[in-house]
Amino acid sequence: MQAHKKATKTLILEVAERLVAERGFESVSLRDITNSANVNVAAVNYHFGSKDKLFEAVQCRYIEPINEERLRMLKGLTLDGRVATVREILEAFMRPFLTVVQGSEMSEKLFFKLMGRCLMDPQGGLPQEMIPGIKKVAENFTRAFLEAAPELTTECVLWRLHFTFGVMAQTLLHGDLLHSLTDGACGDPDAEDQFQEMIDFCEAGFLSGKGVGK
Amino acid sequence: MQAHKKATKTLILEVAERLVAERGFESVSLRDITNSANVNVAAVNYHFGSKDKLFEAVQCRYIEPINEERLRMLKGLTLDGRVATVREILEAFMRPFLTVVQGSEMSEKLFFKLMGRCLMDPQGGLPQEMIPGIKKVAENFTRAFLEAAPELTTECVLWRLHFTFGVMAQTLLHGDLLHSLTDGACGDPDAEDQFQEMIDFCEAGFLSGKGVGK
DNA sequence: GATTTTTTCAAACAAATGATTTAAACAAAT
DNA sequence: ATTTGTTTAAATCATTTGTTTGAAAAAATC
Repeated sequence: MQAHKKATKTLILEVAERLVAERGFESVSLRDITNSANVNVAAVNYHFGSKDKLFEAVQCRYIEPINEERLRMLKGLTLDGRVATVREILEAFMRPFLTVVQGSEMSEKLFFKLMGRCLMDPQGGLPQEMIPGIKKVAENFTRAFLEAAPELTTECVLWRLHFTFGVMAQTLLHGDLLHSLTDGACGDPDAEDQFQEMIDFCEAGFLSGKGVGK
Repeated sequence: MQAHKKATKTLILEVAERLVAERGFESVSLRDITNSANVNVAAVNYHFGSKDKLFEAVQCRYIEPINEERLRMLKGLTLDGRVATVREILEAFMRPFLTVVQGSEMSEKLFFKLMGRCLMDPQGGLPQEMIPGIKKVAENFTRAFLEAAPELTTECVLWRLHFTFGVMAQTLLHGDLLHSLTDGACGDPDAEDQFQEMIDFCEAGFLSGKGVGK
């Protein structure tokens, strides 16, 4: 394992990430990966055990740090009994994508696409090891939203969190498509602006009906 | 082609729809379909030409009627120069899923999953024959939204239509997941209620910032 | 430097994939 | 009854799939 040459295992992981981002999990074969990485086919099974385990690694690598960062941000909002606003909670839910991508070596575009795939196409159901973390995120954010908007019922918060999830997944996965479909008419906001747009939209959605006694 | 036995071609199409709804396009093989339909493998290539063409048929069968119904509803809103509200336009965008599923023989659950897949996983890009219809829908609805909320910029409307799309796709595709993840805590609203929740959320999102001069 | 451990590689594996061929079965029309 | 066009069926094709093997190469350890 030299310093000048990237370790085969990480190389495989990175190529797999890129190809999955571009084509989706089901469309990427082992040979697609190993050819693109200039590595022997057997290397995948040697280093990861199987194709499925490689794909689990791809799914966990960034999603888990993102979920941890989400919980960390959320906790920071509710120090000494303070009640967070819906907008702050949404920020804690979404910003970790921006935080984590900056610590990675991937381009924003590819990273977002990969994350979108992980959210929408989870390969063979979610990896078991991710489920506890996901449940914890869902529970804590649901509780926080309920405290921030106590006039909403639990069911309502769950549905709106679900919708928020859809807005995020769609933007991550197909944020580029909008350009091609509209011939650039949607402008070219950077990732930060896109996130603010998403938060505006979802905040309003979350607070809809507030005070009008629907 | 007897009366008592369903035509092989429709049988294949229906089984393909079910399997694609359950597993996604990329995970369904020809033999999965033909075995499940008790039909010979060659039948698919005979009736549809190829696997890709079969999948195109699956994608077009309901999406095209839905897009037509969308345009029909939208046109009804703007008769004799009347200006539609954002809520009405959202209704015209979403309700066709409910209208068309009722005219079909599929269960709501499977139908919605299939539609979600078509929106999120389009097999090998969208089928060429669908693109004009989709563009027309995008253009007409964008124009309608701009008239209904003239204080919004074009870019803003495009992004919010994009977000609305995400809310819809997520709900269609993973509307059932919410139950399992939350152990039923999200309640059990029927499809009509779910659509009203979506419309509430997206309407508020669309109108966010209205009047506050953001 | 010799030995042990880790890593790479070409080759082969069985299974599954989409597609095609050829012949048989079928229905409808003459 | 025979012909015609359509539909089904079994068998086979060439690829591609994920995985395994066994020996060579490289690196690490003693």
